[in-house]
This record gives sequence, C-alpha cells and structure tokens, in this order.
Amino acid sequence: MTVSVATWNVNGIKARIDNLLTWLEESKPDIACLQEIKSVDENFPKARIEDLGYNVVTHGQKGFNGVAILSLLPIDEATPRLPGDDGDEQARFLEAVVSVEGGALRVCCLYLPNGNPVDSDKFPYKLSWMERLEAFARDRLALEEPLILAGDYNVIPMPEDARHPDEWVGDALYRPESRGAFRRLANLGMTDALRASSDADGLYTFWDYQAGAWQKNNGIRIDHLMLSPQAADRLSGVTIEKHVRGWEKPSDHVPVRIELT
DNA sequence: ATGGTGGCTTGGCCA
Repeated sequence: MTVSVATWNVNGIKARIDNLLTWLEESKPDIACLQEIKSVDENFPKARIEDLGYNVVTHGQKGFNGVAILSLLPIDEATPRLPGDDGDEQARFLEAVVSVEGGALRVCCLYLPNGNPVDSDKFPYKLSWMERLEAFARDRLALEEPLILAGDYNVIPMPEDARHPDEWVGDALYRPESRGAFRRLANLGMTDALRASSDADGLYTFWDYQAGAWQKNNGIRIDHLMLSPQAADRLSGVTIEKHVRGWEKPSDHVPVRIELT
C-alpha cells in the first residue's frame, strides 16, 4: 500500500484554515505535519479538520511556534517535546506513531529554530536544538523502523537550495554551523527525500512575503523530509506543491509531499 | 535602502 506524508509551515492556523482545508481536500495526504500553528491547543480548529476524516494531535503555545499532526490513519501514540532540555518551553516538536498496513510508521513534526540574529542567544539555541535532534535521531534509528523527520528545518543545506545564495551568507539559515549540523543528521543515515528522488537544484519551499520574492522566484529550500533507511527504501515520489503559494492569503511556505510504496 | 510584509495581538516580537 501507499502512504503519503506531507509537511507544511502554515504561518498561523487562524489565518490559514481556509487554505488548509482546500489543500487537504485537493491533496489528501494520509499524514500532514503542520508548523507555526501559532495557536494554543484549545483554539486549534480541530473539528473542521476532523470533518475531513483526519485524526488531529497538536502541541501549541500562545502566539508563536506550535506544531500539529493530522492523520487519516490511526494515531497510536503522540508525544510532544524534543528530548534533551526539560527547560525548553517552545512548542516545536511532536512525535507520533501511526498504524499503517503491515506495521507502524513513526512521524516527527518539527519546527527548528530560525536562529537569527546570529549574535543573539537565538543562534546557540538553534545549534543546541540541532544537537538534541541528532541525538534523538540516533536513538530512533536504532529501532530500525520506518521513520520520517518532517518539518521546517530553517536550514538551506546547499548553495543549490537558494536562488541567490550570496544573499544568505552570514544568515543563521545558511551559516556553516547550521549546514554542518544538518549534514551530521544526514550522515547518521537519513535521506533527504527531495534530494534523493530528483534533481533538487532550483526547487524551493519558501518565498518571503517581502520585496516580491515570490514573483521573482527568489526562494529557498528549507522544508525537508528526512527518512530512515526503512522509509527511504520505500520512497516512490516527492512533490513540492508550489501552486499553493499563488493562492489568496498564502503562507510563505508551501507543502512538500512524499509517497512511500 | 537599517527598509521591506505578514501574523498574532494591542505594543512589540517573531520570521
């Protein structure tokens, strides 16, 4: 059987609910990981999404951040928070185990810290968060299960992942420390789904609202699905749903969707 | 060009 899994930074669920419902009806991903819901759990429009057949789990906070996982398949477990720092109050991580035909699929929805400005405490927070993510991945990879780490990584992995890489030099999304941490995650044995399935050069997932970035295709690729070997072996397709950026009241990110067969 | 745009909130932070 085929399982489809998508990730989308919606930039505010309240502002994006109509676009989200339109997209769900059109794309019908089995599992969708959402970031930047910017909502507490109680205000998340759960019922309208459940009406489309989805099970919904959220890990929200007031005003900022917040992640959610939607699944047409049963969610057996859902666990918020990235291990490694009990004092971290930011809602950026949600792990779920979903029942699929023939077993279980572990899906983690992550919203990695932006890290700018780099001379503030936000940059070391980003790097320590990435160290925690690497430790978490190492631990989960030992299970030798199909595993997907999907989300907004706020990392431009390579120059080919930006229309104008020179404009990003010095930015936390492109700093060598950030790219190195992303590479260490890959080097544990995780596959960047888009890189694996196609020539990713010139394919972007984010276009800033400012300065006509969308109209000029001045984009970057920062939304990624990283796959364990057991998931990567089943990868049969990847799609960047770019047309969603052209809708009314768009998010600045678009959905990225994979198929496992 | 120290701006630009948008979301969540009511003064200002975050991206």
